[in-house]
Amino acid sequence: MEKSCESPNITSEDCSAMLLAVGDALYAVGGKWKLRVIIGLSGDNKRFNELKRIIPGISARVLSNELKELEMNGFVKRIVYADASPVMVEYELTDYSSTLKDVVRSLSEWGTTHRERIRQIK
Amino acid sequence: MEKSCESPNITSEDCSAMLLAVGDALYAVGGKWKLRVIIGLSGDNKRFNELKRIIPGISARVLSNELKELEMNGFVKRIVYADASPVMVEYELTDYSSTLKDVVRSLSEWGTTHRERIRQIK
DNA sequence: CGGTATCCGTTTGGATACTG
DNA sequence: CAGTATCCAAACGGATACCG
Repeated sequence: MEKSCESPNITSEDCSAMLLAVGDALYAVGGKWKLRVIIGLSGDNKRFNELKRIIPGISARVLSNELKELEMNGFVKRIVYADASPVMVEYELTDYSSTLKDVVRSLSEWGTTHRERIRQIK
Repeated sequence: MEKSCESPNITSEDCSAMLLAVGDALYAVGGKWKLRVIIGLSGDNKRFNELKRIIPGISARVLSNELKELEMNGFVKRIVYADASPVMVEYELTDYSSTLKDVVRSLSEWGTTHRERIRQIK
């Protein structure tokens, strides 16, 4: 189980297993927006328009769809404060979302280094 | 620099920085196929049709396009053995690709656990 | 505020056939 | 073998308007 691509040789079984696992991961949180929405919600709960402001470039339609899917798949919880007027809605990350911590961290770190690299090349 | 989402409070600056970094990362290696192609090439060099067989569901057209982009961005090197007949072509990961090791590992690990979770729920 | 509905251009990518 | 060309359907997603 300690294969991490640093061994010089990866068997084709390892490769297939990784392709399967990464496929599953991308199916759940792949795409342009899912991880960004989760990042946007990290720290504290956010309201719809607040979240929309935080995530650059996302439209209401897309954000709405992403939130629905993320909720269906157990990454996000929708909280309605019915006593407020007009009704206030907050979105909260579930505990399950925090299992993505390492994914987000590694991607974020890589992105930072990659950005620096691109800057140097140009 | 040691923010990793496990501290209870993430400032909005941290959040914006992460969104930027992850945005850069997704721009380079996001999408359905890029990481899969890189995984397919890990271990050892592969030829075109070999790679196509390894990556489930990818078509020749898509693989061809992905390889071109990955080459342009420095993740993959195309090696032509002109002395063979017909000409033999191999694809090889560059050193830069190995900077993605942690991204691939975390995504693969998460995918594995996630798959297990889905299985239980269903 | 928290969305939804509609319209429509762009991108993605599968199928199939074909080439040197 | 290593792709390319063409066609086409589906998905993605921006703009705008609108609703309770």
